[in-house]
Amino acid sequence: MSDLKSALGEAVGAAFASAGLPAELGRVTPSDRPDLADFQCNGALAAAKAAKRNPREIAQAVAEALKGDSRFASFEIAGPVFINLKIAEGALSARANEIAADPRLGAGRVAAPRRVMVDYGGPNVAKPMHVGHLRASIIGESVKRTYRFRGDQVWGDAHFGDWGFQMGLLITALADAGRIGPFLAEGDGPFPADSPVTLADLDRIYPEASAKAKADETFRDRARKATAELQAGRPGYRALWKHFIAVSRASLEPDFASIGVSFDLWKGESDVDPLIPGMIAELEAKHLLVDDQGARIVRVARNDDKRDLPPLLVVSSEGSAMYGTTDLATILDRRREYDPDLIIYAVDQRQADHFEVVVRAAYLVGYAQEGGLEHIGFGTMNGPDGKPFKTREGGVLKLGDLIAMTKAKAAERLHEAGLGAELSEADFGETARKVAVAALKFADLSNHRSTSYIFDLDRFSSFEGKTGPYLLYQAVRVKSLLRKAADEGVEAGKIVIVEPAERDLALLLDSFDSALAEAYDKKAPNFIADHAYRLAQAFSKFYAACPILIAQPPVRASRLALAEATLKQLELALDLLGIETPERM
RNA sequence: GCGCCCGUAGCUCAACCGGAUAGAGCAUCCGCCUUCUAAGCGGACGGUUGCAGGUUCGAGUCCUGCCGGGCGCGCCA
Repeated sequence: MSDLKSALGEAVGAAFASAGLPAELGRVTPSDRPDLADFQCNGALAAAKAAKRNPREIAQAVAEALKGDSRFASFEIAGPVFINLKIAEGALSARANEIAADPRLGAGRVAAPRRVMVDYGGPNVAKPMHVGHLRASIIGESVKRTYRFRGDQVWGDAHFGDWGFQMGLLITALADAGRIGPFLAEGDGPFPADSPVTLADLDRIYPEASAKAKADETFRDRARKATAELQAGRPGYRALWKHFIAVSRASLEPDFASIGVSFDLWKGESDVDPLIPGMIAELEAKHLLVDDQGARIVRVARNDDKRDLPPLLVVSSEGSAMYGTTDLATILDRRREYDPDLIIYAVDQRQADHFEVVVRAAYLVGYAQEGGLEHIGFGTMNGPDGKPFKTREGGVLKLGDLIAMTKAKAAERLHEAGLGAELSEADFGETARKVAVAALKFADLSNHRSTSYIFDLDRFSSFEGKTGPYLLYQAVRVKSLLRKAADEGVEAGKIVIVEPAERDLALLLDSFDSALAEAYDKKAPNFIADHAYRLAQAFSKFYAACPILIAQPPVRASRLALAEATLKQLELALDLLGIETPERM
């Protein structure tokens, strides 16, 4: 089973081959001129150039070879020699029925499944999730779902930041504040079982300590020393550190859950700490590790580099692991435990250089195959001023607050529209949450990940236009229709495409696989978002143009089947974006 | 200074190995609810794709230079 684009592409490719030309030139794409055709092939010009033949003659020969294929209603040569193809109604109807009966709604699978690790989210101990984590979480989640759905074996890993300098900062700041006396004792303890700090303490202390370290060298050096001591295993520090982790994670998981993000693995940087000595030994054995300014580094610059790439800092002058160290060790760990063919890092574009360094080091030491590590960067979510989003007070907006804000706005909008009045308070709250998540995620994922965008809550949560709530509305409208059909005992039947609106809808249903393939290849969920929107829009036109329940029985059954298939595909597309659809709104 | 990304309609954004008339949404204006959720649908208005060259039958897309914006450039992650 394949989509029309591929099926027709094969036919046209065969026609090219029969004319003595490469079959790849027969590639078919949706028409740029829907008024003239359904699909088009632009290969004749390229063929003419390569074979030094007249493009029109080639197109004629191809058209001739296609004659007799009943899937085409027509083929015409137009413009600067495009081959315009119109699909036969019978072939389109057949494809629509195929999609309606397919549990995968017309979506194919990858030819050769791979083992893929998606590293995303990037929460940190002691740092509450803020708007910067939003994109990492929702883009990574969507990529993970898309890869898994296309047939790969996929793991999502939160890659919990529990091992860096922020630990030393916290320990030092808390020690100075006299908060952690018992944990400062030398020796094996025992140490208090209760956390000496709350999350609110960490929220407040971390930014203060971080700022202080920038201004005060002595403080910074003490914090570095504390980091190294923690990593060396000082029992009191380890005990304290475990409290930090527990307190942090307790606040992170509900945030992730509320936006439909979950991880298969919640491995911390600390988990790979035991691998570091062996890794360093291997780097030494391969003569990759060199001493430099008191630190130990791996040089990854190449002669043909256009820029000065810094080395990978493996051991700091204080003897502690840096984030590059744990990133490299994590690759080693993953190779041993999961042996992925591909690791995808969904991390801010600003860290592109860092990942380039880590990736090169991993290739040098042989922890991954060339091409087996890929950083997919993304832009920032900006405020109205075009700069990374800040609160009115100039601080960083916490993710939990952002979600609460969006949910409140969604609830307000539902009330304005007089919707959800019949729902219980709990159902209404849950619907508002789904609408809020849809607003937030769709606004983000409908942009290409590489571009930054401006956060505009009013626009995102509008129920009109290209928004998450609009998509949910369309889905809910079909659900309502299907309930009514069920009440009236009307059943779906064989799809027969007749009306233009039905045609457009069927062609769009067919294009689902292309959208998924493109999102997959480019690691860019916006292609799925775009498909979902276009599908919702095509349905809405169909809904307005083609009455369903009051139509004559055969037409009614066909249209109902079309509506059902649309709903399923729309919900699937939304699910791949990480968006849940409510039953009513 | 070096490097990376971006510049498309008044605003927010798309655009499938380079292809026909560059598409949506918002905003503005005009229509459509005695049919299934009008949170909808139809239509109108809106463009020298930052500027200048180049390659090509053909450039928003590729190359060069310039202008404007964002970001990064070893001991924080």
